[in-house]
Amino acid sequence: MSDTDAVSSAQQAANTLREMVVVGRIGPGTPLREAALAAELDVSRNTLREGIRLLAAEGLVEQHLYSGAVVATIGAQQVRDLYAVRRTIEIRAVQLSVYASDAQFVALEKAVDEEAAAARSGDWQFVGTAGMHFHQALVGLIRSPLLDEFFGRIVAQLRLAYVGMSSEADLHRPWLVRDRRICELLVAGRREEASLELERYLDDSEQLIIDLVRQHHASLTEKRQARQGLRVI
Amino acid sequence: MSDTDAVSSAQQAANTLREMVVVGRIGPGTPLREAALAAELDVSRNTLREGIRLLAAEGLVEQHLYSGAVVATIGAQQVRDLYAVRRTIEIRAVQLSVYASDAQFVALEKAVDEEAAAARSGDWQFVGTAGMHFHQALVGLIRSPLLDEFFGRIVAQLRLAYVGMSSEADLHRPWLVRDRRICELLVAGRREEASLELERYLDDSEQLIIDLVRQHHASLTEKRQARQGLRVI
DNA sequence: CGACCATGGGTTGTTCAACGATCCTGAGCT
DNA sequence: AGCTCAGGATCGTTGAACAACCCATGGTCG
Repeated sequence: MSDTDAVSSAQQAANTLREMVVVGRIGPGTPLREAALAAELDVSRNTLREGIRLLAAEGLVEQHLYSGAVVATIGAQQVRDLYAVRRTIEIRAVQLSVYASDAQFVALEKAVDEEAAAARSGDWQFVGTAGMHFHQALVGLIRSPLLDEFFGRIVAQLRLAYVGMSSEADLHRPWLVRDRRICELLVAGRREEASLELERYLDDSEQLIIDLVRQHHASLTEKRQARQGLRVI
Repeated sequence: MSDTDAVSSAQQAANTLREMVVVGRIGPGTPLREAALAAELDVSRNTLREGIRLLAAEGLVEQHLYSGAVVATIGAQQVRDLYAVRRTIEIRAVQLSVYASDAQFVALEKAVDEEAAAARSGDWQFVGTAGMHFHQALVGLIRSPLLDEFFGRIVAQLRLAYVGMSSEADLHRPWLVRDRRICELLVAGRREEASLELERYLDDSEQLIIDLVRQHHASLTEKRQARQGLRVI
């Protein structure tokens, strides 16, 4: 009965690789050296390559012919794209909350509670993931496995935009109270207000992350120029 | 300058395989035998497997451990899922048509014109693809590469639901006039009416395809029972 | 007669070693 | 300084091999 469908080694390799990427153990831009990774994950290079192809299809890594795969780097343009998707899907979810079941509302509230608990215990990184759980549960209102999976990919890519950046506390603190407000409006059936609140949330969140990306990009080129400067001297 | 980024053999293999699948040269349920396909596509088995993994990520084939990949079969439930996605994305596209450029409206009209031309020349299969081009152009109004690509996958999967089915003429004829109507409402800026028209289109189209799938499924089990009957005798 | 269980062929999953293709770095040259 | 050009490093792809596993065939037993 509990035939936990066994997964191929390639799948497992892809899963552990994905985990390493989204938690920032290998940051954006880092090249994925096949020989080294195959040794570390204890699979053959061919099997590893199948896994990498999967991550590429998910948008977590970019493949360039003859120069291999690197962890995807997210720029301002792509953040905008990611939020275009979020708006499309999440706003629809709010509209469809008319038909939501009690269990689904409970899932929403549970996610917000976890978010709050994580905030109290100061684990700001987990606040971020719990927040995403809330929005994932929100998308679940549509009852579309395809959209659930797609949204999962979007969230993973979005994470690339701010993994390993400074002060995750400041990054995640503002959204807890707003997620809670959206949740309350939803269970109260005040969909119009929830929709407006959600749109404001998405606008602000997008802007924050774009600023973050820009600032990070600037600091990078600054460092690069500094290195060049040292060379010239 | 025109560095048409060369693609790997695995990519090429995936592309030709995808083409074979979506035009119905290998119908749903057909197993993909690695040795045979590798020989036919003139690549090694390892390379072919990388390609198959890509198609699996796109949802065109299903992989089962130790029994290989088969072309995905689309049931009624999955058709509903596909249309849940279409509603989410296409309705949003209509709303965002406020900000559409002239070039985008032209693209819409061009797709409808091609659809009509194909209908006049009796090429009903191409009417189907042109119709999908229209909806693809509609999604393009959102200006999100991510959604464009995702929608492309949705369309490809939807095709699996009716490739090789009887009477493509009856299947595609009704939608031409309705696509045209939606297009006209859009360029006229009458978005509310366009949205309603689109929702009706999606409802009817979904129902038709579900009926088709059900009927096809029934005929299959019928044949299977007939075969069983012969055995018993 | 039907249900159950071996057994073997066929297919997939994975590994390994190899080789050509390509990128990149750095040394040497002008 | 700028350019050319090896050389190494890495990727892309191949072919063969073997283990793991599914499935149909046929035999055995109740």
